[in-house]
Amino acid sequence: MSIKYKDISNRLEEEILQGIYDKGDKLPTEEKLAARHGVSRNTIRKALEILVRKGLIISIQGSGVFLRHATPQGALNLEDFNGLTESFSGQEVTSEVLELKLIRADEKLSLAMGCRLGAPIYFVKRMRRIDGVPYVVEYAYHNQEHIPYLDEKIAAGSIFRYIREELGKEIGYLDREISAAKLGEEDARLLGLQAGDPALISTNRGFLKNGEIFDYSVDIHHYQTTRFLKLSDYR
Amino acid sequence: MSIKYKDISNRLEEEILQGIYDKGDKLPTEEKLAARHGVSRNTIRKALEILVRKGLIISIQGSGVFLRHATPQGALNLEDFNGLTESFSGQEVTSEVLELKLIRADEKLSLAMGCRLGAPIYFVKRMRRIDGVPYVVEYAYHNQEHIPYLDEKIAAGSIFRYIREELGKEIGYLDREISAAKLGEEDARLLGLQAGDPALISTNRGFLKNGEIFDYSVDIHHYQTTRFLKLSDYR
DNA sequence: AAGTGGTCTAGACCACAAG
DNA sequence: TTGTGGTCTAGACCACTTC
Repeated sequence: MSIKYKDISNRLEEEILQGIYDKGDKLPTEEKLAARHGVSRNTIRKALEILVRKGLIISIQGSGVFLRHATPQGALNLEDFNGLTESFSGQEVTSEVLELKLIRADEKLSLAMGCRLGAPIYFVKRMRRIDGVPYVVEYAYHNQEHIPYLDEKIAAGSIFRYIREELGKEIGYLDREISAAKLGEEDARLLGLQAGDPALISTNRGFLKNGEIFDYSVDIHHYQTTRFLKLSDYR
Repeated sequence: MSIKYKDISNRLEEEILQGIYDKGDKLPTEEKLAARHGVSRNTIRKALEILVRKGLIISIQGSGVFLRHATPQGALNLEDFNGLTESFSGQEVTSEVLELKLIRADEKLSLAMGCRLGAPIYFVKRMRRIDGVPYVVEYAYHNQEHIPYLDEKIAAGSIFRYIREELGKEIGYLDREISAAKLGEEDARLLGLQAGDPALISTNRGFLKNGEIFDYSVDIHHYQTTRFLKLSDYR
């Protein structure tokens, strides 16, 4: 389990973030990268494609591959989903578990999660801060059939990392629906805002590689501190 | 100018939307699709990849390619930006041009658009409705060096289509930053809401294939009618 | 004319699912 | 064991930019 284009993409990303290519703002040609990493040009192109989607580089036909270093600070890249903990490495991400219990899926939940009525589901409510500043209130539902065990200690960290590294499950797809609404009393209090203030909301569904839904969550973001980023090539 | 994987992707998309594959929810194997369209398997995979990104299908290794038909109604797919006119085909999209003038780029604008200070820029303010319901107030800036001419008639239609089809320019990348804020008086009035109500905001930058910015815009969306969708495979 | 990214092929082998 | 998608290769030719 070591995929060349992913490895190379990660290596190039590190090099870019370290500023190795900053002079001239231009990466080596695809051919040179292929030779340097000992792979075919197609494999290099798959690696570069990921970085294009992440917004680190931009390819111009006939001209070359250029750095973008335009990524706004502090915005959450929708393409880059490892959870907050990884997205804000360098800053202190804390998660306060406000509630954690095992419930049964009612009709609405079983529909949202594609599970049977009455299936056991972990419900986790968390308050997450970045460098101490309120960032998001999360309401998450995890299917116990896929995540057999969860406690406060795990929930206080990165649940995504737990799933990948501890449970060894592979995440396949992640869907997000982004909307705005007025804050309710409770969420407003948690975020240090007023009821009726705007909220930036992300409603998420996580799929394992085999297509099963392991996670359904609603994230109520602080509207003054969260921005989402979507950088895309045109198709 | 006819790219096989794009053509095939469009054809498959039409077939999916027509419901041709609904029985069994499964597409033919990649090999069969390759044979049917007379192309290599890699080309079919590129075509399918686009549909995965658009959220129409989901690939499961070892199992097959399945329909999703889970796309929420009325949400704007962030992967699928041909502008409102194309995204809401079937419904009536109207654009009322509230203002259109040629201005000079000030410092802030020249920075946002990557153009020189004093460059001529079209400013367009539009109110867009879907089936008569207020949907978004758009503030758009177009670099005249790339879009030499613009009038009310053009602005009342799809500016993106105008650029592609009339000017023959190729769009390369599109960046969007999504946030929430409180509505100001003017925008609230236009959207039929109250000042201080939430707004769902998309701030956009459009790049031509050669990397130049042709468009910078801020879209103030009605928070009760707009949702954005981001369906992604995990990398 | 030369350099560089974009499209496409034909085929090999691997990883996972289903019978 | 067989079917199916995932990764990878080596090479060809095209489209666009740069010189």
